[in-house]
Amino acid sequence: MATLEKEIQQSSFESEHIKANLNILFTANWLYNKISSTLKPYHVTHEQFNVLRILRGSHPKSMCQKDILSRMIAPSSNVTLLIKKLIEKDFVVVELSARDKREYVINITTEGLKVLKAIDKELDKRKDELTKLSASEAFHLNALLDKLRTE
Amino acid sequence: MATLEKEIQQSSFESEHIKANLNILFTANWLYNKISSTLKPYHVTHEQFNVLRILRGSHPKSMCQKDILSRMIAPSSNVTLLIKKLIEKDFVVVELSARDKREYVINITTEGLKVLKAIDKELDKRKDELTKLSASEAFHLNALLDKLRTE
DNA sequence: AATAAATAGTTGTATATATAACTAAATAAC
DNA sequence: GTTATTTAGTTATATATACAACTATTTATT
Repeated sequence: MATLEKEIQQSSFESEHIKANLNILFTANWLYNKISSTLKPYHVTHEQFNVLRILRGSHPKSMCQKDILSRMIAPSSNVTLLIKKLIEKDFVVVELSARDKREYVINITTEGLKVLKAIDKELDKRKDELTKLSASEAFHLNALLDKLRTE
Repeated sequence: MATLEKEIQQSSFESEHIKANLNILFTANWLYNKISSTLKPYHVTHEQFNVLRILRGSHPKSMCQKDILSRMIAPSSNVTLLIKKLIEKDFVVVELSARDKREYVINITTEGLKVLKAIDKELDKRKDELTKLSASEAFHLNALLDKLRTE
């Protein structure tokens, strides 16, 4: 097994906590790159993928910008631009909001659903690469990460 | 405790594995932002901080670019530029390599060590925010993350 | 109702990042 | 020893990101 020590060629760490922090950042980057390579042929960035999945979750109900933002894995500092890119690709459509003139509402298109489906299929093919833990280990990992973030 | 479900307002996940993957990305982002706020007053980016720590690790021995790259948590796609920024700030100095004319060697300066020390002090002050797990839980988390990345 | 405060989203600008094509030196192959 | 391949790092360019200042609208205060 490739321990963090080997991966970043560091023989020791100040503490298990510091090692865990670095391990989370390192593993997230590792995961990010795995997923990126799947997304690349579809010319969809991680953030765009995340937003599309969020919109699919609420579909056919549309969502406003701030609701999307609150559900993002890594909230973007500029969702306006992110959405603009998705409009250009015809993956989402926007309309003015009925209840609040400051808002506008966003919905995923058939085209957007189609690309998501294709990406899901690719990710499913590579599932084995991303399933090295047993279900109970994954459960345990989730509990530890949730605890780590306790405020 | 703030579960991932609450954090990203998603009621369920396809599997514990998928949830774990999202949880790693989410937690990494959370951690990243915690550390960023400490780095900000020093005008040092995450990547620059990582490189400085790597150089401190080998100090007073210098390192070439590719060795730094292989030790980075999130390897940068353009280390040349990263180092250039650190030179501008006088945090590192470079010399031509004696053994290989393609290489050049990089070393951290007193100024660089000083800023690292100041940042470490700040991070230490905020240690409690980042130490919600027991040492054995952190150990267990490290083992799970290492296993997850098994090739 | 008038004013203040908060919220939703935009825009401009500076910086960072990703990518690919590039130079130069070292190593390997013949 | 000459040529091909690999390795180390650079540069240019396009894109993305972070940040702060901004407009418009809604909600709260008096």
